Amino acid sequence: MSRFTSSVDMSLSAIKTACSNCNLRELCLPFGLSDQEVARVDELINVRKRVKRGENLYRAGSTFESIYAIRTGFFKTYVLLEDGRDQVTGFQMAGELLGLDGISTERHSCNAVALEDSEVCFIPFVRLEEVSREIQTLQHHFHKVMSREIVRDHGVMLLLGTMRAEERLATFLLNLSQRFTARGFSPAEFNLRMTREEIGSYLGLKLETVSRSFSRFQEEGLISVQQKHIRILNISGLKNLLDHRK
Amino acid sequence: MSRFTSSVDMSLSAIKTACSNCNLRELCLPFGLSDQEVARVDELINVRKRVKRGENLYRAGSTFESIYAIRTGFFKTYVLLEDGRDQVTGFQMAGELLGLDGISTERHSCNAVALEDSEVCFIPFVRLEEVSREIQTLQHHFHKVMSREIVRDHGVMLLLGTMRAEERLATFLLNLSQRFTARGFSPAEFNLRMTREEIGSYLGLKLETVSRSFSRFQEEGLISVQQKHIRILNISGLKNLLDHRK
DNA sequence: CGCCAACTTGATGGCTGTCAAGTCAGGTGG
DNA sequence: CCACCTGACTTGACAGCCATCAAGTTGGCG
Repeated sequence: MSRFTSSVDMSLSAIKTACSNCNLRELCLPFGLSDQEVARVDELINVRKRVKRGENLYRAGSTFESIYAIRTGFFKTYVLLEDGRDQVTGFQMAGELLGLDGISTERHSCNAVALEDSEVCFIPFVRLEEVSREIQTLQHHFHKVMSREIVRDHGVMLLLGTMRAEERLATFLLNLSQRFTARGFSPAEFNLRMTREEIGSYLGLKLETVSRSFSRFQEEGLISVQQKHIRILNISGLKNLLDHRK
Repeated sequence: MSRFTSSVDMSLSAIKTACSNCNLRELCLPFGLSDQEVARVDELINVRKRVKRGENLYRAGSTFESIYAIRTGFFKTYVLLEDGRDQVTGFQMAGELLGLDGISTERHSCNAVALEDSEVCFIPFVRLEEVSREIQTLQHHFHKVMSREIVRDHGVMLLLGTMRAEERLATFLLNLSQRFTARGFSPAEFNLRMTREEIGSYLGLKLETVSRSFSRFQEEGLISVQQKHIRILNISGLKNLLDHRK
């Protein structure tokens, strides 16, 4: 009986998670494809997997075979220095791709960890290349996705290289807000999935500095913070932190 | 007569600059291709252009049509914030590709400026996609190049997020040394093409800090500095600056 | 020869890191 | 159900690294 229900669950989940029925289609890899083309992409995704909070999706050094599309959940990626220092290189949410770093050397160059229970689609890279040789739209969109990642990284470099603590945190909040909005969630109210330390690592700050900046934003009425729950009260106030300096 | 010599120069230069005769073949886009495949890549590169020191190859906001392979010379790319702050996102030398940032939005997201008189090959992107749909090796190598750029950016994020001034500068010098070596130049002696301010912008430091760090390295016998001329005297000493910290 | 950009070096200050103590929330086990 | 424990967070005091401001030097180029 338990075997039976489990198999029912599987097939249900298989139906639900086909790209053609996925509500992330407009954010994810199939963006801009015809129904027929989406079906081709569907074919190449044969594995979907749950990743529990705290589990690694992949580790630096492991061999690269697939990229991953996040169906649900939240991840962080980070790189390590031998001496223990680490740098969070990104936070990824539903509809975003993971693993692009592995293409270059056939091994992953960073670690990916789920920050909440998540679900990902495996996209075997060899097959993705096959199909994108046939479907020009897919090829081009994939190139755009990789390029977008490069542009995003440049933005982080700008943040790390030129901004002060509060500017970094404001940028971070505005970015999260915008990405939640694109997924149909509230732009003004959301739960952080990561700790202060992880935010700090991403922003090149210590967790105490992150905490202090949150407190100051709250004092100034820009946001309200209750642990991981954030409400943005004055979005233009946050934006102003970035504009008129120098 | 001047017209004649000029046309001779042109044809000579055209011969010399075909990918098949280019000594950067093993570093550049044609890496790993058969002679026949290299010929296909040659075909799609119809424009080669000189860029004078100080000239822009492209600017943020301009429409994206080509990526560029550097034949000779040296470039920097940088992004701007409205208030005037800027961040150098990279220094590029012969055999490296420029312009990948433009794919994502069909517009360039950063500026590329020649730091010395340079020469670049135009690779029209639409045609590159065409040919990589036919040549699997080219397709895969291009994906590797984009991925390598992402990995490189993560390294810079690590540097900007976690390292102190001297660690950043040491990392920078070791990286330059390694790239010059790959191009057949001395690992220990080279000329910087960029100013202290540009180095600082790349490393998230002020030019005075860069200058002071150079001076300290010199005092400690790690390098010798004479304006833009650098000689690395103790490479393992430089590497040690990175290792044993915490 | 003189100008100017690039660079070096010194003095000072401020932002953020470090260290420390205490609070809060959630989960576990008795 | 409650007490306890632990990880996450907040807040304060202090210090250090690097930015800032300033003055002077160097080298290349017209």
